[in-house]
Amino acid sequence: MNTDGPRVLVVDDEPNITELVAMALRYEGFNVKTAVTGRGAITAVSQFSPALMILDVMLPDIDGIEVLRRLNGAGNKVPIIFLTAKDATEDKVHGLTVGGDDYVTKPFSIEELMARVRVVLRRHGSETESSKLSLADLELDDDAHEVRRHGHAVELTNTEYRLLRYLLINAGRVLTRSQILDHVWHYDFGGDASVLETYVSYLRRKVDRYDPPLIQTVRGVGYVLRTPRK
Amino acid sequence: MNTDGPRVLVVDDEPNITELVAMALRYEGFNVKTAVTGRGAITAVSQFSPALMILDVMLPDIDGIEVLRRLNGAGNKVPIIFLTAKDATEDKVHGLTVGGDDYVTKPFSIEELMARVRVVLRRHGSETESSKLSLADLELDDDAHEVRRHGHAVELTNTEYRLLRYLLINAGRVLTRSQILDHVWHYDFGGDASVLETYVSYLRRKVDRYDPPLIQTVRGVGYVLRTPRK
DNA sequence: TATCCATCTCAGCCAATTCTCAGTTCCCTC
DNA sequence: GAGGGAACTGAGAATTGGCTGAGATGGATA
Repeated sequence: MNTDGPRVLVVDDEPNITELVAMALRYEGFNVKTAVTGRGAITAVSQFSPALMILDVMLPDIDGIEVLRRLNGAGNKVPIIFLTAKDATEDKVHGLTVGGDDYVTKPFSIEELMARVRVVLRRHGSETESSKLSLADLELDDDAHEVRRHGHAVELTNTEYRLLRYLLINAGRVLTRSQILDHVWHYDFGGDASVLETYVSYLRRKVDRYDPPLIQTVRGVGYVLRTPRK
Repeated sequence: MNTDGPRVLVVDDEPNITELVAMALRYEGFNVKTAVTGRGAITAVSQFSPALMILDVMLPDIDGIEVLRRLNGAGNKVPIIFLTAKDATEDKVHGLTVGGDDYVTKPFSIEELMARVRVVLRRHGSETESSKLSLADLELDDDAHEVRRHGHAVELTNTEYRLLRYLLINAGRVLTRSQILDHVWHYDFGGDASVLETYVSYLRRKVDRYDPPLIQTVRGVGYVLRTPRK
């Protein structure tokens, strides 16, 4: 297994979450370690020296904010993506994004988290990858959170953007419905899988009205983004 | 019997299923072990250390999800293909394709399962194997779910695709009707065996219109895919 | 509280796919 | 070359899968 990508430390007291996130990160080639407590996080940072930490604000012993404070106190500048519950803590975390850190509210979707991971790593210079993705005359810019088709800017909602992004990253590869649902929708989404169809329909209307239709249905399997074949 | 291929562990409480799957895997050169309980699966993983596990979600003692959780907890990263009933479980299995794991709903066809096995092993293991199969000027690309003949893309339905894929994997080997029906159709397919002829006819029309005809009938036995011999 | 907007649910419609069946053709044997 | 079994193919019935419009829900904002 590939473990020579950037090191990422994942800290949460729920093993379900750390596992989910760790698996997704490993799959993308990151070198991942996990911890379940604030204290564990601090030791892991000094031993593992990760390029990025994903840190739950709510932890059994020392909370995430305090972990950040202690690390800063010790001169440790590792960038952090905080995980927070939707309610509470809102204001506490708000002041945190100033330092280039970021936060994601639970429940999040994997695509959303991965997008933030890339943005933060890019900002901190450890990645030279550009923030732009494209296929034919479709362009997507992560930093600007902007999509263009045929030169025209297209307004997308959050979910539409995540869906398009996931399709674009995997351009040319057929994605199954469950792959898409698992990556683009919140990890505890338990609803009707037909939302996906609704959103594909939205996307087509917004970005696929120009000529070569790029979003293709593979009946009985899933969807692909690609230039039409002869 | 060839047992030096990758190790695969098959776990299901119905012996019919484990046997069916085990036989198909052995036939393709895998080294197979089976288990009937969640506990059995966990011990087997540590003793047999398989490259892949095929795991029923519904088990008498510990369910499949819990098995995954415990293995992960113990730092065991074996990739998994889950087997699930079509109804229910939708939400339980949800979120599993994130780490590169996958699932197949019962009743499945062997060909479908084998395709997933290859995909998962390719993703997790040596990147060496490509997702492409070919014979003469016939090409099949699993990632894109795309077939080309003589350079031209060919539109195939799902069943046509599975059939062609099965013939292509076994190119040069004569397959009997029942082998084909057992592999390409769902294992509880109870219909008329003449569907196969219909589908061979469809395939010939779509992919075998170019010159050297590759799909050959072996009268009284079955079909082969091969370049015609002089 | 009222309003807006993103998200999700659902049902009706349409089209593609799968399967059945019957008539025809092909091939082997005698 | 006749007969019979096997395979091929076309037509259409049954089923499934996917698309879309309309509207419910719920969170955010003013």
